[in-house]
Amino acid sequence: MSARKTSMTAFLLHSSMAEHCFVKAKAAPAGQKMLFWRCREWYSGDSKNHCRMCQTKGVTTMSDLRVRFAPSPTGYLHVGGARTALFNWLLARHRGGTFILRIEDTDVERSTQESVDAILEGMKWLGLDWDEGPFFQSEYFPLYKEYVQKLVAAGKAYKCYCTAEELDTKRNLAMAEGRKPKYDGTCRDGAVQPENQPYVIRFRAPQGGATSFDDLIKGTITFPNDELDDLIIQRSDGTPTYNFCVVIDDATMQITTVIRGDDHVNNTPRQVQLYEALDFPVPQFAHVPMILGADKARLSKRHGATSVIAYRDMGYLPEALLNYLVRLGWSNGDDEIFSIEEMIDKFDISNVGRSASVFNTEKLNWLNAHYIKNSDPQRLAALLLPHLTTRGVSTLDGPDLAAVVKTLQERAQTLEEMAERALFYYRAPSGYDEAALAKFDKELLLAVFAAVIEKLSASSAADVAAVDALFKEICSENSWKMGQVGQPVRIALSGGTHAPGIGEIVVTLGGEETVRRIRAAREFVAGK
RNA sequence: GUCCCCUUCGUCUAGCCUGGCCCAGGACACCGCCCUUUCACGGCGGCGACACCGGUUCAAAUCCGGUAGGGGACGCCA
Repeated sequence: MSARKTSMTAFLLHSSMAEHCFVKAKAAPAGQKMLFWRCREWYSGDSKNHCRMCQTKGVTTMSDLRVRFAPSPTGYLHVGGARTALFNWLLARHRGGTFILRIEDTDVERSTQESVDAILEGMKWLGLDWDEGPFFQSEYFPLYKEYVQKLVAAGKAYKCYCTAEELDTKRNLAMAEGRKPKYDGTCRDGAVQPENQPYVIRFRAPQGGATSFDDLIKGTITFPNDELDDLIIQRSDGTPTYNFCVVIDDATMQITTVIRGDDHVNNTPRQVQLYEALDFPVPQFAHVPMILGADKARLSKRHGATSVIAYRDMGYLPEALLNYLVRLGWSNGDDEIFSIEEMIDKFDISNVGRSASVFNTEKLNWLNAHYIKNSDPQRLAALLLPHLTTRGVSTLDGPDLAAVVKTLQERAQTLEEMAERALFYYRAPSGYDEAALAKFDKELLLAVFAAVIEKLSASSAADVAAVDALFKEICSENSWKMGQVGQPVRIALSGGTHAPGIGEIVVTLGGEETVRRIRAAREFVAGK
């Protein structure tokens, strides 16, 4: 991502791509000659060596690619939105483009500052940094108004006095009769223009024919114009509506590629008409498939946690969530593990799939476990601390938390789980797993505890290997099997059987505390 | 209802453009074995899919047509 400027020729040099990038157009739009398969982009030139989308590392360019993530602040940042943000961010970073954050708060009723904060918090936690913004649509109302007036003046938009109630009634009637519930055009041709009545402004959509666009992910999509009605671009309170604002913003912010959820495909033809009416260049569109719940229905609260921040609080690492999310809909051969750098390096819209995917916590867990295993203990310790604090545990007068983490890294899928497993290091057992203890004779337990106390007190073993050796000695000297020694000691130290290796516990806990706990266990057993 | 989109193991996916290397590969989960002082990690193996029907072809997961199923949209929400 170094060179910030590049000439067009840099885009055009990529001969090795020639054989697989380009494919003859079967039904090319006017003026277009070929379609590049990988990027599904139309090209109007003649050379077979041109492809400005399919660049690999050899052709690093600082492109004029501009993408945006445009959430509406009516809730937290959910995993679906996060993935859309990620795809935008990755493409921008991969191509050296610009990533813009825009808050779509035109709905004054439902937008909240809390939501804005939550979204920004989620973005920051994931490390999805933006180059421009955040911009707030609510600050640009005059701009939208100006363009509305432009359309009205040009006869491309008109005032509509139909009330919400009337429209509602008509819509329900149409639905009931099996017709498509579109605006009937009552005010389109300026029938009655009552004075001092509230009105909305509608876009005068072209009738007849069709509107289509080439989606980078789904290919060409065409809508008959008769399906599209005259959408409202300005409410009766004078505020602009979503479909109008996106167009103005994307155009004025010079967005080149709109990457968004595919629940927006139906809006796209209307927006394309708006671009054309306004004489703006139409950007490229890439509609990414939805993320569904286990029941294949749109992901929602009833499927459990959907908020990115909730995943943080459940003890997931941001890189794990990112890795999971990037593989939802995108792939790079059989690869599963991607560092941020690798994602940036490999990501491209051309490898994004067309079909919806189901959110699967099991796989997220696996990835999270992977990243926990490979993370720096110091960092993990810092991240783990709040999870311990929540449990009322102070680490100040116990073992070093990073040392504790080291013994737990291979044993936890989430930080929550790790915190749970770390508790015993800071709280001597208040009771023991009786069932586990019952597997050993009382005499054996007392003998084992005595032997271990004696050995440990006399030893200066300070690392796992030395302590392990010590226990092997105890075994051979008394003809005990490791299972007869390790398990009782583990129970004495942790209270149960789900714990790290004996050597790890002893070294982490320290000789003194270890002996203290075994003595307590010995007393407990002796008193039975 | 209408329009748009989608359809490979339970799940995420590779392969599909350029048909044969695919009686379909990888990963998660699950099951079994091994390792082992518990819990885990790890290793090995197993189970398991081209939605369906036609067509084209010597040959189809791959090309064409249809059917079914799922999702999305149809708002003075975004």
